Amino acid sequence: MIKHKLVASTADGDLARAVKESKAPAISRAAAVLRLLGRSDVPLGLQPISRELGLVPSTCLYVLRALAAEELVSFDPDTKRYALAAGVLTLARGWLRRDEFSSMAQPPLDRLAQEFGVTMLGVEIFGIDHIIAVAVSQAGANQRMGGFQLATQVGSRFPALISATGRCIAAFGGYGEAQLEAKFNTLRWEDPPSFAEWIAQVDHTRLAGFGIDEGNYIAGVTVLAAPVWKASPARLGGKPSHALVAIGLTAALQRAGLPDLQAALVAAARGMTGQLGG
Amino acid sequence: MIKHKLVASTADGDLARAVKESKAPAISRAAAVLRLLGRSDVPLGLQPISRELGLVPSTCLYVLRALAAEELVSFDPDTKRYALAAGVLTLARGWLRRDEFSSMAQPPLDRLAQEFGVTMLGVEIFGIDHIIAVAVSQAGANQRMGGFQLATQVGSRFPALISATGRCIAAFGGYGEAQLEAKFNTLRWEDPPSFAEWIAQVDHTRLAGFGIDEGNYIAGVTVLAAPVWKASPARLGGKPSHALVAIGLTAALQRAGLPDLQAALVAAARGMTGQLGG
DNA sequence: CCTTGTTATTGCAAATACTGAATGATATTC
DNA sequence: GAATATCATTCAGTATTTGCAATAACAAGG
Repeated sequence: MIKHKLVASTADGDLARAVKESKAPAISRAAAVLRLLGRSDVPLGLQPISRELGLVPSTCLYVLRALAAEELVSFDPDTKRYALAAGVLTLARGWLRRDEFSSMAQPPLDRLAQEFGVTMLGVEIFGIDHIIAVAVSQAGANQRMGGFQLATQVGSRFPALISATGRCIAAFGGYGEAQLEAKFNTLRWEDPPSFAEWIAQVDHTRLAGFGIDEGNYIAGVTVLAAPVWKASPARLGGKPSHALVAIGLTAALQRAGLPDLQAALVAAARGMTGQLGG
Repeated sequence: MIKHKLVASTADGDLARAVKESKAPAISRAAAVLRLLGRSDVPLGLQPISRELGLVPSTCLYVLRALAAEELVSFDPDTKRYALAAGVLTLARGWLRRDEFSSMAQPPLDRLAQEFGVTMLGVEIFGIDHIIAVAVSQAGANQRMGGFQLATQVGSRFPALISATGRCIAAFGGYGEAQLEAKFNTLRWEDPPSFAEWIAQVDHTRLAGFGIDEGNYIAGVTVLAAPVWKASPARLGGKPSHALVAIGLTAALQRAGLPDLQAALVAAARGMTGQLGG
């Protein structure tokens, strides 16, 4: 049996550095353990975890025991395996309860998803690094399953510059071209554009007010994204904080009226901009 | 303005003890901070957090900085306030992706919710202490909102012995009556039963195979719960690991056919028992 | 503008959590 | 079934983090 190596990654780079620089390294280790368990498809034993993260087994054991005591990690005494526990759900609920964007975005997402038969996402932007889906509305035949589909997709992370949202972030983030190119070169597309092509699309996005990805990220799939600004009264001209995203099969979208969806998406994003309290 | 004091509580009791007993106290502190921020309705400054949790401000600052570096909490440099960040969503997604129970329970929950016009929950049982809602299906007019309602309710925590699920846990958990009474006395009901009444209902639950709460927990609301066992091949006779719960207005349930719902709920729970790999 | 209260942040000494090796426990192989 | 390999756990010394106090930023009020 081939074991794929799980790619270890801290939120912003290397675990070893995070541990060194922090005054509370145990917390960086704990977060790394949680993320590793979140990525894993099966419960893991102590040794695989410590090996993967480069931690001393005994330290790792104490981390796991502390996390288990907090019910963020479950421990099966028979198999001695660790996995995420339902406690992480409680934390997520606390976040969702208070996030203005996700609750404000849900009605327009639902409306657009139904009207145009597309999958709608609300995403939060974390600088030039990555975005996280914080609200989802599934369309189409599996409306019935909407609830669960939602639950499984909220929380998904994507690189910031990928797909249509990436064009928006590049267009309105105020980043230098060198910085953009460095990040751009790390992306994985199904049908990658050249950097020059991409920059041209970014320029177009700046004018049009929305980004579009026609089959680059996933072949046969068109993605639209419109930026949303949180109205910090101080600096409205800053970077967008969120975006609304529409995803659908290219063919189906042309039938459903792509221009109408573009207009509706931009209008919805405009409507949200400024409604979010800083 | 009156400030309500947020009740600090560790997963299993006292933060001070958890910190003392653990070999990784920073992790207990971090978890306490995350839970506090999850309960709070507004972002909090350093001092309120450290005061509430009984932590030294400097230590608390290091904890918050480490959590912020891991993107589990967000920090607003202008107001110097901390709040939960979207990173906790990513952890929750990792958990949901792999939880057999929540994915297996969703179809029957959706079916029963629609058929009987009730709200259905799938809960995970954590001993005699508490339960966590891990899957939800909302019924009725706001079907459209099902997705989001779901997201906001998944993760909710309740005391283990409350309502209908409580009767199941008491009936099938194998706990002593003294232990039950101690926990029972800590519960808050809208219309509390006496302990003797409750014990009688628990006995009935043991025979009937499902628990029922008719207006005790919330006046005018009937709650049904049926236990689900995870089939650890070793010991099937153990405590139930999960439960399926139906919630509806008492009047509406009588119209919809309470006996039918009872039978359907028990059948669904039976169907799940043993399907969960240990 | 200075005072006064609050809050966030740093420095230093001491307690203690982390490391690495040794021990137990468990699964696997011959 | 004994031997072996792998894993989980414990233990003791040391480098580190924690806790306290002092300092620095900040807001409110006189």
